Amino acid sequence: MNPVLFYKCLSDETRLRCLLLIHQHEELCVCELMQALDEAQPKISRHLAQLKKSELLADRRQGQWVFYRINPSLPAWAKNVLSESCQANQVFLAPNESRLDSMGSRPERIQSCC
Amino acid sequence: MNPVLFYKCLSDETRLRCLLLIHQHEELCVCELMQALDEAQPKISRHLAQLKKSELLADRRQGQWVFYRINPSLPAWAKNVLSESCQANQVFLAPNESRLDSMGSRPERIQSCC
DNA sequence: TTTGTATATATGTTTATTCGCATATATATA
DNA sequence: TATATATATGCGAATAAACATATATACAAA
Repeated sequence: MNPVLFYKCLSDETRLRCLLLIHQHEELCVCELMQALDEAQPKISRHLAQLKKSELLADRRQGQWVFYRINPSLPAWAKNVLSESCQANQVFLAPNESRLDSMGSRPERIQSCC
Repeated sequence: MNPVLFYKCLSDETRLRCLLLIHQHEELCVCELMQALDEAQPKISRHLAQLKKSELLADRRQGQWVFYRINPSLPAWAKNVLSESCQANQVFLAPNESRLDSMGSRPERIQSCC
């Protein structure tokens, strides 16, 4: 993982919020992130595509939804940076958590395998 | 320290290399960074100015030289991110370290006070 | 098979970033 | 005062990033 590429991914507000929220919730789908960030669908989707292309995120489809999670094979140092950033910036994420909480019916997770 | 602003600073190759080298060497001046990165003076200088304005770096003048160091009052989480990035990316920094080593006479540090 | 919802992508435009060059300033030394 | 070295900055050109909008696809439910 090239560190410049990695930090470019974190340098946009939409992408950083998505990444940190996904890190905290294990996995989230596009519609949950739309609600949490109060942003339009194409905007969220485009940034998620970029994060996936840069190998920071992995995804799985479950019916109509696509769930994104932190790429499990991300190097340890990069995972540590995400953890550190989450822990230290709860206030920054608070409005997003609050909007996500207030979301009525969230898509149910089903174990993908095993 | 706003995390988006912080990561914007790390998202440019010149700035990231400067930051990590400064982190490893306690302090470096512009001419040392020019040598280490093999880049023109105005380019280095402008990026350092941006890092100072964003409060990631502090500086002190000693005679003709200006030495830059990591801002001591940077939040712990941000310092941890820098440490983590340094440790995990020695290969990325190796060419810069090597050019810095091969620099003939480097400006002498004098304790600034006390 | 039609309709609605979720998601992805393509395109044109705007905005932000970076760069190179020229120049300005600050300090040291002759 | 004159000159050399180190550093900073203003400005226009080139590049890259982000956005809004339109369109496409995939699946679910009726």
